[in-house]
Amino acid sequence: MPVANTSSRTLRLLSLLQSRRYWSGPELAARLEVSVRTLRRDVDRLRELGYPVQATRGVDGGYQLAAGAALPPLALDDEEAVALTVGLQAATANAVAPMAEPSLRALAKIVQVMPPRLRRRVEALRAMTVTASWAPGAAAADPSVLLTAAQACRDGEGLALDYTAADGARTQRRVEPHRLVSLGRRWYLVCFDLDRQAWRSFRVDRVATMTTDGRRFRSRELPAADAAAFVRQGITTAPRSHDVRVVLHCLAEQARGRVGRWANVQELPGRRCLLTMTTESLEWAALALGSAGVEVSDVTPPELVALLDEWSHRFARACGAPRLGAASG
Amino acid sequence: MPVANTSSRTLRLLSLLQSRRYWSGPELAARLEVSVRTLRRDVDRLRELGYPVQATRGVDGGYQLAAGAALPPLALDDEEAVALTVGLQAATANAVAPMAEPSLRALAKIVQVMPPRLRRRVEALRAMTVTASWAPGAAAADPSVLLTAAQACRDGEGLALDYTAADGARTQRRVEPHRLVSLGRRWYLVCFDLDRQAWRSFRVDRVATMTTDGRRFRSRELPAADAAAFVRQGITTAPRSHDVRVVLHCLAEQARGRVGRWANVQELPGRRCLLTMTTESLEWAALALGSAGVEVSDVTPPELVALLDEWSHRFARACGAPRLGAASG
DNA sequence: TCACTGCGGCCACTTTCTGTCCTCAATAGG
DNA sequence: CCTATTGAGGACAGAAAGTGGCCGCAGTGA
Repeated sequence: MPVANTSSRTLRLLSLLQSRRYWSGPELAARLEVSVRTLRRDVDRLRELGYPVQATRGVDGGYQLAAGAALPPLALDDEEAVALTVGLQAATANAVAPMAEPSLRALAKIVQVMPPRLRRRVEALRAMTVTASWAPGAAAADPSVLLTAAQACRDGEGLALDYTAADGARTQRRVEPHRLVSLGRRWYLVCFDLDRQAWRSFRVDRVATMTTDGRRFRSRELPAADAAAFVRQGITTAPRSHDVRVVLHCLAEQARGRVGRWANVQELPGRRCLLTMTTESLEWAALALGSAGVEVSDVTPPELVALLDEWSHRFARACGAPRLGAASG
Repeated sequence: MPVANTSSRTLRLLSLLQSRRYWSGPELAARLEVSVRTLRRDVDRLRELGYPVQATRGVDGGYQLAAGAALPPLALDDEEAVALTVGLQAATANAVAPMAEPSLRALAKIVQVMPPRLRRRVEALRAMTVTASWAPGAAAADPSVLLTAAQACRDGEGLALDYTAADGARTQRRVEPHRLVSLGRRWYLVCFDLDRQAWRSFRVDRVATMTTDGRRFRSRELPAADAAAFVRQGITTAPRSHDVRVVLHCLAEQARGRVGRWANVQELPGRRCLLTMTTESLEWAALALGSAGVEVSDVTPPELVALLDEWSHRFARACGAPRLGAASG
C-alpha cells in the first residue's frame, strides 16, 4: 500500500466520522494506520478547518463529529448517493417553490461526479418509480432534460433543443441558456435564442430532447430585472386555482382521519363538518370526496359540482354496462 | 490570513471544482492563493485520491471534475443542503422500497453535522410543505422520529419512546434499537424492549415521541434471519394490491395523454384501449378513470366496480341536493 | 505562426509531518 | 481513594512533504 499522505488521510478521517457516531482514538488510528498521536493531530486539523470534532475522555471515551458552523463535505456511499439522486429528482419534479432551484443545483453537482455504475442504478430505479405526479394532467418536466439545462446554465454551455410549441409545431433551436425558473408547478428555461436572435423562455416540459452542443459562451445581459420577472412577462395563462368548500356528513375527527392531509376540516353542528381546500385540480378534490366515504352536500364551486355530476354518470354507466366490450387478454 | 495548509486547500479545490464545471488554472490558483505550479500539484493529488480531474489544454483550456470510480465528498452550500434534507425527508415518508433505508442513512449523516441555523430552515420549510402523501388514509411516520431512530440504530444508543398500540393503549418503552425496516409503505423499528426483555417491532407512525436516553449498548443477536424477516413474522395484514383492468372508449394516444403517467395503455380495435395498472389504492384508480374523461367499461376487479358504484351514487346525491345543509361562511 | 494553456522535471529552501517520549486531566468502576 | 482507560498536548529529531521559480515540451485554436 502506498504511503497515504496527509490530505488523503484527513479526508478519510472525515468520512469515518460521518459514517458512525462514536469512534475511539485507537480504533481510528488503526483504521488510518497512524499512531494515536498523529490521529490527535489530524483531529486538531479538522477542528482548525471548522469541523467540530467532540471528544469524551475517560473509559469508553472517543470522538464524534458534531454540528458546526459550516457544513463539511458529505461522504456518501453508493446506495446513499443513488437514494439522494432519486429523491432529489422527485423533489424537482414536484417543484416545491423555494427550494426547487437549490435542489436542482445539488442534483447537478452529484450527477456530474457520479460514476457510471451508479448512474445506471438511478436510471433503473427511476423507471421503476411511479413519479407520483401532483396534479392530474400536468405533464412534468423530464428530470434529465432539467438536469442538462441546469448544468448548461451553470457552466455556460450552448444547448440544442427540440421544442413543441403550444400549437403543436415542433422546432429545433440553438440557444444560450441563462437561468431555470420554477413558476407555479412548471419549469421555464430562460435563454437567448441564437436562431431568432432574441431572448425567449421555453417550458421545459415541452422540450423533447436537449443536448449540449459543445459551444461555450459569455453571458449576455438579460433585458429584465431578473429571470423570474422575464418569465412572468411572457406567461399569460396562470394556472387557475379553485377554492373548494364542501359539507361532509360526519364528525370532523372522522374526516380528518381520511382526508386531513389534503384539506382543512372544521366541525359544524349536527354531526357535520366543513371541508375546505385550495387546489389547481378539481380531480384532486373529487378524489378527496370519494375517499372520504361519507355523504357530501353543499358543494362549491359549481365547476366541482359539474365534475362530480359528470363522473357520477360515467361511473354509473361503467358499472351498469360491464362485459359489453371486448376486454379479452 | 493564516497560511492555509495543504489538506484544507485540497478540500477547497474539490469544492471549487464541484461548484462550477470549468476552471482555468490561473483562476483556481488565484482563488487558492498559491502558484500555478502548486495548483498543478494539488490537482495531481486529487487525481491520486481517485477523483478524475480532466484538463483541456490550449486557449480556453482548464480543469473540470468528471465522473470517476468513487464518489468524491459532496461540498454543498446551505441552500443545497436544506433542499436535500427536505427532499430526502419526503422520500423517506413516501418510502419507496429499495432506497428507503439508504435515504434515511444519508439523512442521518447530513442532519448530524448540519448547523443549527440550517436545521431551523429545514423545520420552517417542512411545516410549509404539504407532504403530499401517497395512499389515502395512510398515516406517515414523523420524519424526525424516523431520523432519531435511524441515528440510534447506527450508533447503538438507547431510546425511550411513547407508543400507541393498535388498541389505542399508550405505553412508555425503553428499548435498544436494532434496525429500521421499511415494509410496504410503513416503517418498523426492530428493537429489544428492555421492560419486557424481549424483541419487538414497533410501527414508527404509532410512536408519539422518541428520545435518546444517553445509554450506549452492545448489540444483541436478533432471533431471526434478518430484521426484515423478523418484522414479517409479526405482521399479519399485508397491504393488498389490486390489478386494475379497464377498457376506455378512446384511442390509446388520447388516454396516454391523460393518465399515461400512472397506467399502461394498450390499443384495442374499434377506437378502444385497455388500461392496466397495479395499485394498493382503488381510490387512485378511480381518480385515473375520472381524469380520463371518457367512457369506461369492463371494469375489473369487482372491488373497483363497487367503489365506482358507490362514488357515483354519492356524487349524484351531492349534486342533486345542494344548498340543503348550513354551509354558511 | 503565435498566443495561450496544461504537463512535468529539476532544484533549493522551508515547512510540516510523524513517532516516541513524557506529564496532565477527566471519567468510570472497584 | 485508587486504578485503568482515554484524550490533550509539549518536546524533540529525523524524515518527508510542500512550495515557488525556472525550464522546455505538448496540445489547441485563431
